[in-house]
Amino acid sequence: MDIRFYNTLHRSKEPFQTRDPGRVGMYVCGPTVYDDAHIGHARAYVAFDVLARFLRFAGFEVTYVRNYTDIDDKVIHRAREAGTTHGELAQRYIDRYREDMERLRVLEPDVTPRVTDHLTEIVAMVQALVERGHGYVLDDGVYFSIRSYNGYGRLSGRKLDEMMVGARVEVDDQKHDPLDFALWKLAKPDEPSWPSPWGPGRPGWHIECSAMSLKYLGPGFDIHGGGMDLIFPHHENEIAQSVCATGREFVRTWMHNGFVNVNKEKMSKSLGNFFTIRQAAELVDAEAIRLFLLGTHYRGPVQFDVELSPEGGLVGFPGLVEAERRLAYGYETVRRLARTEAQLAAKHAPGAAPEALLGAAATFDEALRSALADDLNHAEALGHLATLQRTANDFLDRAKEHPPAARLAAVRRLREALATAAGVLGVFERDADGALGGIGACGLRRVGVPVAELDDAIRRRTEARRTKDFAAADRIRAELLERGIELMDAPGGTEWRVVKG
RNA sequence: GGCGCCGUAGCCAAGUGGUAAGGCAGAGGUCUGCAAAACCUCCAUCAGGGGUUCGAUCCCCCUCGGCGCCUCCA
Repeated sequence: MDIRFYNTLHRSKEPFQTRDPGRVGMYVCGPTVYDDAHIGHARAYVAFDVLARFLRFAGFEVTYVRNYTDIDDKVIHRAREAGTTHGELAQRYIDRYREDMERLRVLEPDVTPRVTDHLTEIVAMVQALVERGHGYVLDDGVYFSIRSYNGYGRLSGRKLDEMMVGARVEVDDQKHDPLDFALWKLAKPDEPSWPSPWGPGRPGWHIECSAMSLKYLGPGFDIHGGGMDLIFPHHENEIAQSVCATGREFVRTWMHNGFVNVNKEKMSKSLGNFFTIRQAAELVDAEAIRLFLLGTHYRGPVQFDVELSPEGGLVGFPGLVEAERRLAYGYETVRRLARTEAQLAAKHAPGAAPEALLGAAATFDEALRSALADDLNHAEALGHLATLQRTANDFLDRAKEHPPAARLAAVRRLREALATAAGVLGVFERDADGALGGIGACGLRRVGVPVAELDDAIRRRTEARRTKDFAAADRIRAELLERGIELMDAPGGTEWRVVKG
């Protein structure tokens, strides 16, 4: 398969070539665990989850490493505020983060290293840098000298002398260069610390990702990813340290996801305009968040619109509700196919599926593959998926036109194509009944209608219809619609769905 | 001051040097007690101007309008 990815380092799409044939090592910068993950985190980890899934689908043996930064200034401060230790605080947020990822159907990476478990590697790396003349010791820590690495600035595309250094950063005149950064921070009183040749302290930001990625993947590994905001200085610094410490190439392909925007502005902690995954998952089925995020190519900005009340309170997320509707559509399609297959399989053996349908399925398989192979275009892939779903429903609507044996084969082929897409994209993978139940429950919670009340209304309306009292039946339906619930009379009984955001 | 991104239908959003996927909303149908669901049909010339080209939405330049990074951030 001809796979191309956009490499931030070269600012262009290029053919993907691995260091070792058939194998991919990828490292993604994970969260600093001092707070709940927000939609921006969700975006990054969903995108790289699809990347890992796709690479496996393409036949590679993938080693996916995603770290937890469990010690840094923010962790220390937050733990202090909360009256706990950094270790307990970090563990709490790692647990919560794991729950969030599970709800987003982000698969657990192969290795999830924590900084505090890798002090040995980190200290050794700092030591190597000092020995090679790239690090120097000041009274509060060890620093990396960016002027000692002539490739500095290559990733972020900037020249050292053109940056407005000092405009926003307080210049520490002890440092040899304002852009020099800490490799090791000596501990102040009451700060957690680990022993080192320079005294007790903790790792600076950046060094942990270099040390851990190199430990698990080795120099010159294939893909390093993260949000675009990490390009500078984090990834730039990682490259500098790693190349200087090992004397070898660090990473082949750098991939960065775009931001999540709220009202056109970047969602960020400092602006305070962020929403956590948990907040969103209270209002919609969490898989809808994933589907929503996958609707935009991973490098572009995602418009995450928020509906606010006149007083400024959170009302809802229209985009997520729309995505949830598509989610329900997808699962309903899967369920129709499954039920039809079960009915047919009980009485018939599969025959030859109609040519047109086989063609549509084959076209889809190829379109899915080539969309993802072209810089992981999951947004395009979802477009193809929508087309296949429509094809499936159309086929089911007109199924009687074909003999049962052909129908059975066709339904199986459709299910196979949909399952492949589900596995690669990580959507529509759940049991359809369970997923639809969950989506319905979310909707009822949103509109504030108890299930018992809904069931009762449906019962009363069914009775009214039985006695042909259509006026009464229509009244009940209108009342429910007013409250955001739409009824649908299906052959097997009355079904419902929530139509209000 | 430097570097960079974006502007595609009411909204969200792919994409390509040869006349623009998909979704939501909307209109008209099939179906239905009526509806809904599902399906069918319809619905854009790609911010503006100039240039290159046989031909540009896609390449170049300019203008306007958004935004990002250069500080912690996915």
